[in-house]
Order: sequence, then C-alpha cells, then structure tokens
Amino acid sequence: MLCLTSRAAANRPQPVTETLPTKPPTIRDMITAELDGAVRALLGSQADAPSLVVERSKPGFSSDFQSPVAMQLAKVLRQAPRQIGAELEQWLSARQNARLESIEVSGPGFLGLRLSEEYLGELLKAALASDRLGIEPFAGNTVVIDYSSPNVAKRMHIGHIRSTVIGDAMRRMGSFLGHKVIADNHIGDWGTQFGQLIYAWRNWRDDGAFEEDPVGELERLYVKFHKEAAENQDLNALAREELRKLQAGDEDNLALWKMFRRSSQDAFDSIYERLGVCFDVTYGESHYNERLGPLVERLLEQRIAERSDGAVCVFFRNEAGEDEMTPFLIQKKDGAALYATTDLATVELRLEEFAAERMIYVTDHRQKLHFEQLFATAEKMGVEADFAHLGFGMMTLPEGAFSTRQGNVIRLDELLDEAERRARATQEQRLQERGEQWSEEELAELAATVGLGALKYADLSNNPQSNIVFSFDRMLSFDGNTAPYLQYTSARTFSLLRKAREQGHEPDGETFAGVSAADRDLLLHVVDLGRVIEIAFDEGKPSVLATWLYELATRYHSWYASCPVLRAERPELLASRLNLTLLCQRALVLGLDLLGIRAPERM
RNA sequence: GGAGUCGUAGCUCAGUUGGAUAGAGCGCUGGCCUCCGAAGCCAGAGGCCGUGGGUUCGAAUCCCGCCGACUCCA
Repeated sequence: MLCLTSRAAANRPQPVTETLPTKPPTIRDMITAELDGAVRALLGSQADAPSLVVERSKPGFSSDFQSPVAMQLAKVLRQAPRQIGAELEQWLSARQNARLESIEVSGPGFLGLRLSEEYLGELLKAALASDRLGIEPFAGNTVVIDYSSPNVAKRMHIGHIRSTVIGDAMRRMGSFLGHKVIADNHIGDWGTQFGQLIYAWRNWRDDGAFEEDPVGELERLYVKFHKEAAENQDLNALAREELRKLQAGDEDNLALWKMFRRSSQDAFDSIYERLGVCFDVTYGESHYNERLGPLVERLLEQRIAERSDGAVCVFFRNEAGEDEMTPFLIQKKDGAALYATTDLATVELRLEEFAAERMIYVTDHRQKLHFEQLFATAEKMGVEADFAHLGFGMMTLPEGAFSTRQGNVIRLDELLDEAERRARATQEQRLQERGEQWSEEELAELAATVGLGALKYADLSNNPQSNIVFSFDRMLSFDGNTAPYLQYTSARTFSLLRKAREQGHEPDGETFAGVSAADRDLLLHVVDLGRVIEIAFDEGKPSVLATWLYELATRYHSWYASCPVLRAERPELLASRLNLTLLCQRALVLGLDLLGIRAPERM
C-alpha cells in the first residue's frame, strides 16, 4: 500500500509548482476542440459559442461520445437542430481527423462521435506504459487536510471512522495528483476535561487497570467524574482548579497531562497502523495555546473582532448593519478561549509553516456553521487560501447518539476485529469449498485486507448527508457494491495473468485487435481514471472514485463472461485481451490504493 | 423564531457543468460452472424522482410555494 508520508514534519515547504508538467489533453479535450472548430465555422463571428457538452454515449449507441451541441445552437442560428447537426457533421468529416472514425447526427440533434481503432490503440499503449496509467502529476497546490482528530484520554470509536477514512483517501488522491499534501491530525489534547481527568486520576485511579489498558482506564475515570459530579457540585470547582494549575504550568499536572497524551497517542497509532492511515503532523490543540491571547488582541486591534457584553466576537454584518451570520465567539466573558480561537490560530500556523494554499477539514456536518464562520473570519483577516469543509452525516445507534459518558460507544478496535473476524470466516469457508489450505499468516493478512477494505469502502462509497444508523451487517457487507467485490475482480485478473504466464503468454502492452463494443467500453472507462480522481479530490468526494471502480469491476466481469481470453480464437485476440486484463488490473489496484484499500493477488 | 441540509424502487443509496429509455446493491422470480476463480454473469418484476407551480427545445438536476425528516444558532 502506498503510504509515502511520514510523521516527520521538518523542512517544509518547497514550491513544487514550477517543475510540474502541464496537464495532458484528454479525449474529451480533443473532441471539444474539434467541435469548437466546427461551431466557430458555423457561427462565424455573429455570436458567442455556447459551452460545449461532451459525454460518454449511453449503452446501445454506436458512438463513443455524444454532444447536444446542435440543439444548443438551434436558438442562436434559428435553424432546426438536425439541420445544424448535418452541417457540423459535414464540416467535421471533411477534416478527416484520424482519431475519429465517424460522426453522425441522431435523435433530436445529438452529434455522436466514434473513435478510430488506431486512436484507441494509442490510448491503450499510453496507459500501459506506466503503473500510473499514464496519468502524470499536474496539480501543484500545498494542501492541508485535517482529519480523524480524536480526543486524548478517550478511546477511538465508531464516530471517528468516517473522518479518518475519508481524510486518508483525500490525502492519497491529492498526493497522486501532484499536490503537496500535509495531513494534520488535530487531536483534542486540551480543554476542561483535563482538569476533570487530573482530579479523577488523583482520587480514583486503578493502577493495575491503567497498566493493562491505559486509555480504557482514562475513559473510565472520565465517565466516573461526570457521574460523581452530577451528585456533588463541588467536584466541578475542584476540577477547574486542577485545570487552572495545568494552564499555569504546574509541573505535576503537566506531567500527568503529558502521560495521558502519550498513552492515548500510542492507542491511536496502533489503530492507524492497522488501517494504513498516515499523518504528516500531529500538533493537537495544545500546540496553539500561546498564540491564542495575542491573536485575540490583534483581531481586536484590527477591528476584525469587537468586545460584546464582555466577550469577544467577530461579527458578519451587511451594509445595513444587520447580521448576515451568527457572530463568531472567540473569547468568553471569563477570558477563556474556544475552539474558534484555536482554529484561527491553526489557520495562521498553517500559512506560516507550510504556506498552505488550501485547507480541507473533514468532520461531521454539525460543525458546518462553525467552519463557515471560521472561513469568513479568515477572509476578513486577509487569508487568501481556499477553504473547504467536507461534512458528513453522523453515525447513530437505533436508540440515539453515541456518547462516551453514557458508555454506549462501539469501540473502533472492536469494530476492526469484527471486520477481520467476518472476513476470515468467509475465507475459511471458501477455502474449504475449494479444498485449499492457507497458512495462518496468509489467512490473517487476507482477513485484514478484505475485512478492513469492506469497512472503509462502506464509508467511502457514498457521501450521505443524512445520518446513518449503525449496523454491523451494513458496514461489513461483502456482497454487491463492496470492497470484496472489487478485490475479487482484482484477484481474478491476477489469476488470469498467472495462468497466461504459465502458458507462455505475457501482455505485450500494445496490441488492441478485433475490437468489440465491450472492448471499447472497457478501455474508454479505464482511460477516464485521471479525470475521475481529479473530480473526486476537488469535490471532496471519494465516492466518485468508488463508483467508477465499481463500474469498472462490473464492466470487467461482464466483458470477461463474453470474451474468452486464454481460449481466444486468434493469437491477436489473446494478446489484445491480455492487455485489457492488465489494464483493468492496474486500474483496480491503483484506484483501490487511492481509497486506502489493498487489492489481493488471490483470495 | 432565524439559518441550513435532505425527500429517487419494499429497504439502503448512486445520478459529474440541465441532455436520448432515471441506475446500482440487498431482497424477490427464472436461467448459467465436464469450459480462463459462481464473492461472478445473463434475464425479469418493482418508479407520476415528496407535492404544486415556473424557467427551458429538454428538469431528478435550476427558481418559488407547500408538506415531511434532520442539523445548527456565544
């Protein structure tokens, strides 16, 4: 699995923009350029050309791509669409572009374009020339992605999976495209809960339990504190005193806090390692403590923020003086800072230390207003970077929300265990059916690959804004549009190419012959990958890539059922189909890797 | 009260800038392994895309009203 980034944060940033190649033209670019020429010829200088739409033709049409251009022009030219289409067709045909085999009008005025086999062959060859499928890095922004962000002294639970998995996929896709990505785990390592925890630790800790399971014990103390505090109001004051001492730099409390932080980080790391998730930096909220006071002062001086009723707020008013958005509170009456303050300080540090041009926050959608306020404040501060909030729905139980205090969370490590357990059971059954024996290591590795893949894919394959009611069966399904289906497809391609090699056949990387509709469809789908990754990243939707992968797997299976490879009737068909199989394999492996999912060679 | 998100097949959801016949999975019906891996393929049933208007040659997609669900608001 690609996991190129490390936690070392030193020596950033070097500009990467100048050395990047320009983005290579796509098939759509080529077609659009042709159409544009035709449209200009038709329109002359009399009017602006409409924006050209080019898309894949629906199944059942002989063309590969289509454009409704003639209908778009009908109004401007005051002619019937089909007549315009005929003229466009004539103009384009006269050009004799070797990449286009035919152009024809159909339906109410769609222009259908069919690519030539030579051109398809070129596309295949170019794609097979590298394991990046010919997609060169072309983007070059410095992007900070903020995801996962668990809280110290609490175990990671099911509520963290989405941010972690989606953020990691964004990191992978961004890096692949050529962005300089900095993944930041903004952990919750500061705040009122530490006063509570220090009090609870001093009074109720169980050293044996802490030895055994540090974070479990811290979590128990946290829950106990809230139970006790509900009975005894004095505890809150005592906890606040511990917090005050901690914030004032009291050595004992600071040492405790550091220990809590370290043991929590160890627990997080073991989960990240299992998931194959990486970060470049893990600064945490505490990293910004010293910046908060000066930041508030500066915002007041610059009149970006104002005092209001003893607190400090940033207001968003229109010209009439009315609030356009809820004010952003950055300092409470008692002088305490808030998430808002820390987040603003974090923005500043990311500009200073990384020269960030884009910041992406992956959190649940309830924080939407907070981020809108944050981004608007940054704008007032003159920050020119782009901001994006990738919000997703919450995971809940049938009886309601998860809550550490209520102790009804589903622990992440247990969820991962369950995923692997189910994958292993399925695999053992299949091996038994096939009469195969695998070693324990092979089984364990496959169980992790398939189980964790299924779990990740369940979150990556849709982008629901609505909340989701948790169910093991839902998250760990192995049938239908799931990671195991994609992995199975991958395993099949490996198997097929292994068999071919045993028979002395290797893909030659260039033959593309006896082209059927299924061949065209498969090839044209694969060569769209670069564009798909770009959309998935720019729109913050790994689901776009997931859907593309699913469509690829479906197409491959369907193609495979109708096109014998090893038993192809002619040698050039065998060669061509081996190439297509290798192409699909590379696309599956690459696409899955960008989602953080491994593609097994056998399963 | 203010702001926002979302209503698509029995269930869970896709649907990229508006484009020809709205797609998957699960579940349901029926085919396909002496033949490259059946975690598969093929075929079928199942939809006034919440509702009423509007814009457009063309709307699940854009605009407005209404109904319903959810989220946020120092």
